Amino acid sequence: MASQRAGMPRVTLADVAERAGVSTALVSIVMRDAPGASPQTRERVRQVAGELGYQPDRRARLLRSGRTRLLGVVFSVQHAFHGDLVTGLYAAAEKAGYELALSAITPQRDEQRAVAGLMAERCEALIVMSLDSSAAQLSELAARMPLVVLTRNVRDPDVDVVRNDDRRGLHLAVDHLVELGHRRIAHLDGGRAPGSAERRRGYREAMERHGLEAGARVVAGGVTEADGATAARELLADLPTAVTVFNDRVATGLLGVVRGAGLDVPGDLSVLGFDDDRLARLGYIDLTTVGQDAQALTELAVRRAVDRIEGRPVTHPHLVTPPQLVLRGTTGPVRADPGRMSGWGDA
Amino acid sequence: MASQRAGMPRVTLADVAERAGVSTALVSIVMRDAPGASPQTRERVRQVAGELGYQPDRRARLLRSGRTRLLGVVFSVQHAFHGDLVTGLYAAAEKAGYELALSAITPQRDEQRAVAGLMAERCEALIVMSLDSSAAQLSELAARMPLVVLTRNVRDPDVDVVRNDDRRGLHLAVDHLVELGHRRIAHLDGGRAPGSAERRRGYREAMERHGLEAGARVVAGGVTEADGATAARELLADLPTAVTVFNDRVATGLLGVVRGAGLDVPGDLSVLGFDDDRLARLGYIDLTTVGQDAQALTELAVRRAVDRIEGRPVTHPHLVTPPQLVLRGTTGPVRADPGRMSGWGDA
DNA sequence: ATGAAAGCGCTAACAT
DNA sequence: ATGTTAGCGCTTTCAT
Repeated sequence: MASQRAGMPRVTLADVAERAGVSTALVSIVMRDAPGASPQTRERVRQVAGELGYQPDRRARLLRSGRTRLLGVVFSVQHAFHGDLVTGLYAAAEKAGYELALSAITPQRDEQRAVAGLMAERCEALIVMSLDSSAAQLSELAARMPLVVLTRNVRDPDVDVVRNDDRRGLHLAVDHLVELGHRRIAHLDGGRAPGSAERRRGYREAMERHGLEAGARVVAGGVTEADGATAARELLADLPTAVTVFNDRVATGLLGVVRGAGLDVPGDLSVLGFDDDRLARLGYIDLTTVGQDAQALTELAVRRAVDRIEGRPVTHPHLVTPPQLVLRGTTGPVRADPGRMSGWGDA
Repeated sequence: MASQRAGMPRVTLADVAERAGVSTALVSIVMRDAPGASPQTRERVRQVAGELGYQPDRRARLLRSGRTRLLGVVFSVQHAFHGDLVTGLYAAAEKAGYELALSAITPQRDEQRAVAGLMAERCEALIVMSLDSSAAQLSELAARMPLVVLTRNVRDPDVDVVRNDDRRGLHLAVDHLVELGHRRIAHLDGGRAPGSAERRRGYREAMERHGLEAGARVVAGGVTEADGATAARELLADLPTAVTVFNDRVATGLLGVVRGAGLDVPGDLSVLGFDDDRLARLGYIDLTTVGQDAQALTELAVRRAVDRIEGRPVTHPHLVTPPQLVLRGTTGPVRADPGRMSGWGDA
């Protein structure tokens, strides 16, 4: 029950060395699996270290070797997708031989503070799932150390950006709906939210490519379920056969109202979201959506950070991953239109 | 563009000292706000430190002073509530003058690995939102360093436990439903999940207290939305007027199926969840639920960890916080029952 | 109030 | 293969 107390003696390299009857240098070699120790010595040192419950002190180790091999990660505890990204980062960092230092953004702890904590830890690079820092702040930070911004666009060439190709995501979405026979496809917009402009643009391009530009219709939406519910009412007034939506939360709000109004999804309206968040996967929501490839994003982010740390030349500051269409139950073939069509979008 | 590279010179205390024309000891004093420097010196040192962008190296600092003042935190990226807890821990730790070291559990990174990382960081105590470690493993860990287990019950007196009073949570839930006139109240169980036994017990006790034990009905559920959906079908076969549910995720799955079957909530069935996670707060879910007091939990956890670190005597190894009933839209008065009642739960 | 010097636990360079 | 030594950036005596 004698728990470790503040200032209590810890087992050190020297303790192990003494007990094993060798020098500390040798123990160090063994602990690091570095060459330069006989098999017998290795064996004995390991044995003693085990008995003593020795744990190398990362701080001392890194203080001495000058490097930390530490990647600082700033994420938000609120964002479910950040959890997926953190998961991927751990895996990617391990493969690259780096450790992660996590620093969370909370309602009371902003990005600045989170970053400051990681600086004091002597991270060699920062991977930031940025939310509230201005582009200027990010640029300033990038001048001090390698910075990779995940899932957000920043136009500074000194800032590395790894993000999903949202534009292409909407191409996929529209293509899918057109293939199902839809022509009257609306887009529920995300306003000024990050990514919104890209998605809107993708929607417009795809509609144009299919010769449906005349029927392109962008409806003001937002980022939350409530925004989706509000927009639903506008949509119901002049119903398209399908709608692409800024994100899954908005799509979910839309779904609630549409279904509540007695309409069948996808029979009367196909709905296609964006993000593939946990919500979309729920059985009773079962939303067709455009997903981001968390694994690709995180692997690229780590690779880029490591390239910068190790001084390798880098060609493009922006890395863009392909989106994936996740087919679920809210999109289906357009119903043989019994009535006449409203005034838009038919060729 | 001259980013920090591996092994590149960092600004050190010595740099600041030289530039300010004082000794490193003095700079150290100033940086730590320790007594023993004149106001002028303080001013100048701060100024120079600012110009040079000096950031103290936490590793070196703590290596020398022997203490890390670091609280290790193990949490899961999947659990939304863990995010709330991390938020609270940051605030509580800051007040106590400690820092947090975060280590996440992910699908590929178990509790063991998360803990090992924190040991190497020389955390002085661990606060663990435990999921998969056995009681034995936790006990072993507690023998090595102060350990606080958050939101889970462990019966080892050497392990400090801080948790919500789940039993009482279900008392509140049942009392509320009974007040609304419900008598046929079922409980959708969480199986072997942590907390499940407590909640089941609380349900049974409250039913008994209200003289409804004959009608107490525990339905096998689980921990996910899918489990809730499955159980919903069983529930529909013999519908109670209300149901308390192991957690909000299960309740959400249940809601989807129940509403999908054309039933009205709370008109035909009142549903009461547990956790008050972000899901429950969504407008279209709007789940009445039992919430845990994240702030109280985290403050107690930090205080307990610090007490152990600083060797203060502690009386109770278990700290239990009161739950809160969060009233939303899925519970309502029992409908005047037009038909006859099924075979259970009427006095 | 200020400075000199020792040393935290470890690794790296250089001996042997 | 093994040991010796120096020193990472900082805090902490102990002088002055």
